[in-house]
Amino acid sequence: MPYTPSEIEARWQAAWQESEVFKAARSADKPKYYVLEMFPYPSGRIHMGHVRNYTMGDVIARYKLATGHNVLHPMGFDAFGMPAENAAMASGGHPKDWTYANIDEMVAQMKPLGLSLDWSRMFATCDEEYYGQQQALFLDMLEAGFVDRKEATVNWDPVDMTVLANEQVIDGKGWRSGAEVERKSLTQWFFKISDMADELLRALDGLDDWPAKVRLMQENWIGRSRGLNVPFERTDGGTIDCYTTRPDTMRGASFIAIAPDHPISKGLEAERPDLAAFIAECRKMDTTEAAMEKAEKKGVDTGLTVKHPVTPGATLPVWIGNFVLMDYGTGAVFGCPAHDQRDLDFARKYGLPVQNAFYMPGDQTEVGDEALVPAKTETVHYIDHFAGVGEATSQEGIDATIDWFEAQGKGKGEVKFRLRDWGLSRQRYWGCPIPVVHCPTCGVVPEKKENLPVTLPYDEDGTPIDFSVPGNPLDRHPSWRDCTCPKCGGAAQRETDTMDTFVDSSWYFARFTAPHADTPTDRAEADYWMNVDQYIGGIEHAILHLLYSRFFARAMVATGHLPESASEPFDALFTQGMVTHAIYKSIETVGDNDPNPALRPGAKYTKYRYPEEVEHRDGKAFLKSDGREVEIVPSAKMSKSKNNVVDPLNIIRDYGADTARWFVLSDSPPERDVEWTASGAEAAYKHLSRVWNICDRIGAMDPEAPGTGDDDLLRAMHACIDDVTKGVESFGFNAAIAKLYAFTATLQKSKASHKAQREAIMTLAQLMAPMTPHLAEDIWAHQGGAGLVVNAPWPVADEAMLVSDTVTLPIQVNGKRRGELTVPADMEKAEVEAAALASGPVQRALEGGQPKKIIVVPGRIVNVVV
RNA sequence: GCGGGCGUGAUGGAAUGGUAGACAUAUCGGACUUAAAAUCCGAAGGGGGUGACCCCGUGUGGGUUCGAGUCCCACCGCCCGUACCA
Repeated sequence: MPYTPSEIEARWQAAWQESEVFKAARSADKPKYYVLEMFPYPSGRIHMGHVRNYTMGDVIARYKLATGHNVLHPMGFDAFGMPAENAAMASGGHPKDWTYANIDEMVAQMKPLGLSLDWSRMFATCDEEYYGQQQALFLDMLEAGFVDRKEATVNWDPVDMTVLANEQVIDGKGWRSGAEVERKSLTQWFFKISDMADELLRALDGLDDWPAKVRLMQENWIGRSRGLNVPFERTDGGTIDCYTTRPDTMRGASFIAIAPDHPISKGLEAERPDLAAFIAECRKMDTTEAAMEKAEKKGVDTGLTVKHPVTPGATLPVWIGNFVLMDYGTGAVFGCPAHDQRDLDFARKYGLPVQNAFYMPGDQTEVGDEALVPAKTETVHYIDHFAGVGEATSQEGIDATIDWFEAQGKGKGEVKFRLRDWGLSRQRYWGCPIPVVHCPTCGVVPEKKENLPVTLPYDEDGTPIDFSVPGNPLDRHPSWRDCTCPKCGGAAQRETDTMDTFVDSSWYFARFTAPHADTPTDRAEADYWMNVDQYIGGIEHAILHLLYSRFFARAMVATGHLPESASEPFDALFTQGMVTHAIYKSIETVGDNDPNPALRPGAKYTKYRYPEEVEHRDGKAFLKSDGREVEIVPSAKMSKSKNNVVDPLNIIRDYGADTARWFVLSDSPPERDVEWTASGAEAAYKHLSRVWNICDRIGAMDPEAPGTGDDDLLRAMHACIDDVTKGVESFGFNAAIAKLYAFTATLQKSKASHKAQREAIMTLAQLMAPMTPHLAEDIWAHQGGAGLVVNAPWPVADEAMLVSDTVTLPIQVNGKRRGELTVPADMEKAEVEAAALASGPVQRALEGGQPKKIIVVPGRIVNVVV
């Protein structure tokens, strides 16, 4: 019988569904295990990245099920956000209809993968049931003091009269209008995450099962620093506060730079047209950090001066700098060109003095085009004029300098964090409405909980949700916007800002424990299921999503929605790589009758070709249509515009879900990118067919058939159990699969008895079950296994079968391999040494002399130094 | 710019500081076949040598070590994030 995945897979998916084996319920007699993959945005199509992500989670979930755990493995959709509004703008329709249609489609695409999901817990964040509870949570957080309202700058499109997301600003212009984008200040809602900075930083230490790189990125993002706040005295009265983490360079200060939004800058705007023009120019700058940092550093002199705090009689000019951010520190910095590259570039450009602050005579003291930064110069000596002599800048030295300034009454030590408060306001329709009202009498008033959910208007009363007009439709919807004040009962207006979609994804993991509870969580369920034991997702979420979720978990503990133990909601985290695919590029020539008048006949352009359009020969790719060679760009991120997206549905149709699952696990370590190749998918399919054929062959054997090599086969089997178990537990799926390939080859060639071969194929099926569950069930059933393999306990390796009597040691001479030695496994070190010395390669190398040293690492290696 | 990561045969990759290239793809050879496909068996980092063997080799340049793909320093290239993409 041939291997027919389409038939096999449908059959076993039905069997799992019937037995409700993946439905999670609390249980007293099993340890719980909560495995979660980051839920998808409902774009409409699942892609290979999803398949890879969910397959990894599924391997863990099925393995934990087999090792006796009570597993929770849910799935949902992160369903609010801009793409739904963009779709509505592009082709009409309503974001809600578009989103739910996409969800239906994606669920239909995910089900054939045979994932061990509890679909009964599924929800979308745009469900009224979900976002209503999110509003309740928001009100609790507001009451508990986690929420704030303050001014913040946004990208403003002056033509469309709308706020733009960073990705909607292209080269400083609005993506639709093409108008020059401006910064605008709006009063917005914030979560006070910066109040929790220290706690979020400290708790990173306890996250032992998180990747070190993610902890490090979060640490740097939170960015704790202890520095000095110095009030520089203005010569015309008043002070300008500057914050610095390098107070030791104070003697080298040559100017003060303040932010364009600084109150002093704004105060000067009216009387100084030159400053006003510069500030206006700064307001056109991109608000992203990357753009700000990369932009050319520019400034203008305000004409104001301040007294130098430590050099008597000296004064410093005050400049406005485009590189100073009002959001950081005090919105003002002092510049020390000698010891900071950015300040040096600025000083050279504007002819400001460069004063060496602390190097000793004889050190490199000339400042050229490169600032003298301790790590970058050969200078050994370094005088800290305030705290003594040291060798390099250290936190101790800086702390001593801060002490000196404090003792002099010239400044104050302060701990600051880079982390800023989380602005959650979005001026958009398709998001969770912020449940507050603005009352002319009472001001900002929280909505009453019994009035929740504050639902998004659809078009119930004839006010259509129209995206052809720019701006937020909620602003133009009087019947929704007008309401009564919950406090005084007078006429009031709803808040029209909706919440950042990161809010939706910051607590969904808690909601999965009781997705239909009439409070944000059900404490009995949350107490039982939390924490997430294993969280799996992309590295692109290493900072924002994970940090926001950590903040939310703490806020939910404080408001009684989660147990104290859930302050850190994710016990273990794994970040997986992307699925990539080669891009095929052909060079085309514009024809005479090209309909696009902008394209001149004869001009060349690049066309991205679909994988189906090309064929491979000798490592090159050629167009099937006319045989022209096309350029191959390997390992590019799958992207619609590059025509290199492989649709999982096609793979499932051609080869089955097990093949797709096996392939995405097999070729690359999970944390790295994997390149999808047609040959790889083909190979996966061939292997699964091979396993199926072996099962068929063993099934046809005489049950009493004797054979030879039973012991060898069973030893290989136990070694495989051991390797696969370790591989699955450590996310070494690709290595585990390599071992399964090897064991399959052993079994294929085996001449062992039917009894041994049957044991081997059934164990192989169990070991493959987390990866290729349908095939495993089929083999299990064919061999007469009891029940479903999904319910069978995980095989345990017999330790006695793993040890060998002898061991082969490589022999090195001066660290280079020169031979090997097979000795009894328990041989004494001295005997191994003697045997190594007596071996041919060592004798040749010694040429009759004596070795300088012999290193014997038992069971591993012998190295002779001559 | 800043923070984090990655870089190994023709290709994807394997390798607790201990035999570099497991396993797989592509390639080549063989078996089976009228033939092809499928399947099965085998070869294979580069160079030299009749051979025993020898030299070179994990992005580049240094360093630590008996021993470095792995640890340290500098550089190059690519990827992720950079707070309103999700």
